[in-house]
Amino acid sequence: MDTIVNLAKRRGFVFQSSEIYGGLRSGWDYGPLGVELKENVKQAWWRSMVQLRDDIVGLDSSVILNPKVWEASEHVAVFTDPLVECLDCNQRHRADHIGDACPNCGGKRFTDPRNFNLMFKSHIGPIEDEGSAVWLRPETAQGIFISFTQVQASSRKKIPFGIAQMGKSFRNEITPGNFIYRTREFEQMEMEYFIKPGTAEAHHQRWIDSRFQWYVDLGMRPDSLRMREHDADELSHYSKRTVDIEYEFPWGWGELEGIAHRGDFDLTQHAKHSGEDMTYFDAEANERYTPEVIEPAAGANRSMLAFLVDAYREEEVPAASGKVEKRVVLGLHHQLAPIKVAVLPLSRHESLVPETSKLADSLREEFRIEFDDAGSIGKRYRRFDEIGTPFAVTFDFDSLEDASVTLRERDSMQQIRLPISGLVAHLKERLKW
RNA sequence: GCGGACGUGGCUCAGUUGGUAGAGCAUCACCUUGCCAAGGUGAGGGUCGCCGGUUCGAAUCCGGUCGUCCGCUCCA
Repeated sequence: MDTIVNLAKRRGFVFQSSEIYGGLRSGWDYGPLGVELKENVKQAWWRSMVQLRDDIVGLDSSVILNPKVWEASEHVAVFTDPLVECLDCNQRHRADHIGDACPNCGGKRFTDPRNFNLMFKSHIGPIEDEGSAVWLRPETAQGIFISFTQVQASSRKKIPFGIAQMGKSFRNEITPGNFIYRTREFEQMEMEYFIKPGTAEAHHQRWIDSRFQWYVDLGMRPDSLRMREHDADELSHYSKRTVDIEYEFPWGWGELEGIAHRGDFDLTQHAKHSGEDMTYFDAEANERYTPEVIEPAAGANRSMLAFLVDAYREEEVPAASGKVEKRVVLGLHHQLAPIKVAVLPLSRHESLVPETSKLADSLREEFRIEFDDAGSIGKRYRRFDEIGTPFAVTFDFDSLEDASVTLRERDSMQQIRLPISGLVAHLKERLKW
């Protein structure tokens, strides 16, 4: 894991936020390569979830919602845990879980209960009184539920259909950690799939399978992935059944995504609390009902981390010097790679650089590329291997004569010669989603 | 939050019994090299997380604080 964190820092994927002021617990900034990678993960999700489907539409709801939303969703009640600490072994427990003795050591002396509120509180307007209190959303899902009827009506979608949303959520986690795995500010990719009551089982299984496949399609090793069914006692307050997709991180298995069967809990709660009708009229069946919901909810940051960890490899390659050297490669899926094509003059010779720059300018129109002329050609290949760049285009002295370039591939280290005129079409085909 | 470990240039680290910081890698320039890195010359870059204390003098001792890592409860 340290290797990944070092690479992330050194090459500008992720570094600690507010570092000049000593950092801020759980705050991370995504650097030039990190923002590309994270956006590519989100884009891949949006593409598979919205663009390629006729039955799902997108939404970008507000982070700050009417506080009644969180009362209806029961987050206000559930996200506040009174915790006590055992004075003998210093373990922390929920006050309602201990009886009269510490479950860990049997101690009977505790600190006073203290409330840990998992939601961030703020205030609307300049006066900080209770009437102005608001919460930062702890999940994007509620923004979808409360506008369910508007989205349905305006998009004219018929059940079953889904509403997808990506965005930041905030949880005042007691213990953030494992790099960007658990942070207080994080990005979710959530989709609420509204279905006819009684059909949940089949829909649920379909989503579990297709979400698992999504990670595999983006290059993740299936061996590093597993599905895990939640026990009854670990289910969220809103869930009837949840299956997690987990990745085997260096520190152990960790959740990437939870696929929950939320029943009609949320729509029913909001109907009750708001007084609004949240039901749906099914014209085909000629009946009115409150839809049930299947929710695949993924974490963008931890998915990105998993893709990063999974792609990292070190290879032994014979070097020109005769020695065996280490080659660090990020075998990222083409779709996720921050930089798609490296554009390189074979050397800094004055006849090569201007022509290569021109080539770079034309490729920039089509792909996220980078031009680099510093150091030997082999060194530059290695630099781009390390950040997962799938292709390198090298302009050499022959190029001046035959208008062709060398295309070098990261994974195979194979090289082919291509006319510049056909380069864009070739790369487009190879980088196609 | 509690317990333990830690915090020195971009990265990885060294700094002996306290006397005002070094290395490797990386970066940049020039040369060299010409398809798979680390050849030459030179340069930039740190006051040692932050604040305070002890001392003639602290990166090195003490206190506090912030942050990181591991463990415990929480989660996408």
